[in-house]
Amino acid sequence: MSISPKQALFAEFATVARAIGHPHRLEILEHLAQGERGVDALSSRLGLAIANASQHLQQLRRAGLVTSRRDGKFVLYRLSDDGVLALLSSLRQLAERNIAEVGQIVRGYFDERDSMEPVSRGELLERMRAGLVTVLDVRPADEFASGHVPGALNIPLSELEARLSEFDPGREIVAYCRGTYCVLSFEAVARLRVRGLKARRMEEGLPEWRAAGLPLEST
Amino acid sequence: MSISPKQALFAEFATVARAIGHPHRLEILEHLAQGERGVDALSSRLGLAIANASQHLQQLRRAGLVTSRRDGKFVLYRLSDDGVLALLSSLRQLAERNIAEVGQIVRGYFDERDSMEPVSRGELLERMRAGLVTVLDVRPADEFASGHVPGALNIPLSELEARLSEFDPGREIVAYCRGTYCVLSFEAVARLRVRGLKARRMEEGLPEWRAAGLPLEST
DNA sequence: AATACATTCAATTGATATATTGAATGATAT
DNA sequence: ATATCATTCAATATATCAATTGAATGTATT
Repeated sequence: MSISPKQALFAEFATVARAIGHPHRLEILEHLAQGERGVDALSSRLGLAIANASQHLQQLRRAGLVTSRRDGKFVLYRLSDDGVLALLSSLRQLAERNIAEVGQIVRGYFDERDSMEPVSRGELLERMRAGLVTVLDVRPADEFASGHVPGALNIPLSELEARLSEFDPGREIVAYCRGTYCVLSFEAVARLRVRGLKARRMEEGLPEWRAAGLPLEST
Repeated sequence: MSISPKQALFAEFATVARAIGHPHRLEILEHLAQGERGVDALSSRLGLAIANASQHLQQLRRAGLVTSRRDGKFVLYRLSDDGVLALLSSLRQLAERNIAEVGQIVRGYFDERDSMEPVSRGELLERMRAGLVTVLDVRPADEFASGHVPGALNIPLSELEARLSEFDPGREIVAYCRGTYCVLSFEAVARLRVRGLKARRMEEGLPEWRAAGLPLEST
């Protein structure tokens, strides 16, 4: 006798779920949410052995979460579609609400240094159009290059102190990064405030901005 | 040195993902989406050993997906909140779009016998109010008892043939079940059509109806 | 208090996943 | 063609997970 179609489906769903069931793969997905990446770029940024990263990527591919294309000697991976972002977002929300440890980490680490609520995408868009804010993208230059909020200033965290003069002191700064738990923008806001600048974070990160259909600029 | 908060978070998220990364646990969640259930009820309905079911349930609890309460000698489990449904729904959609096997199973098995599109919840609600349809709930009696579409007729699949006389021959029947991949309503529609009755399925199942905030009736 | 029952825990076995290493493939450049 | 580089495959040791069994816990009933 053959197994029921329902069991076959559940087995497939379980495979997809297991594919996002590893911290390294979640981190890989967070990076791919910024844009296409090669195996080498990913492995070095995450501190994984190349073969290891490659295998994780193939598990993600088997689960339909990423696709790859060859460009010369490089193989570039990217997220299959925005459904991956949706899945990760459900996962995050659920974990924040229902797992005590997550709530503690989020409140203890991310919120302590930062009593304010983040600026929503809609609010930011309005304030941008009114010319009221400086938008700061704190991601590395290559991620910035492959797409960013129009008019944003790209200053990776390591250069922030050295380039403070680029900010207009009277103008509010809104910083963003890869996503909700990307620490870079928290750090940036904290450091800017120490210097007496008015700074807040944007909600979530660039992938969500893109998925919301808001305007982008590249290079 | 301590691990970064981001890594700690990703580890937590991965735990949640792994919790839904097993076919039995997905099936457990589908059943709990119908309402509270005891360990024994779940284990017998899924054909699992009791200890086995209990351990799966505890993994789900550790992951924050279900909660439990004691009622006399029974321990009743239920979904933590509607976020669990949202997560499962993202998972389903993603798998349907990006995994070839899933598409095949869905189209091959579920759609072949049934060229029609399901009735949307909104459309059903209108037709119900206009008194145009008989709503058929094909789930087992206990699931029906803990909540169903108002005015629905409960005929488990096994009794369908014997109780055909309860249907008004001129009236359209809309059948529903546990969820998108619950086979019962497909079967029911197929059998009713063989008898010359006009029957369609409702989209998804009762948990989604409930989550959409639509009216419910119990026993 | 003693018994019955539902559930959970603990220990075992077999299966599956991960990280590592070194070799194999596939594409470009010389 | 040969060399070079990025990536993937294959094989291994280690760790984690799943199902089973039998014992332990906790609650209701007698």
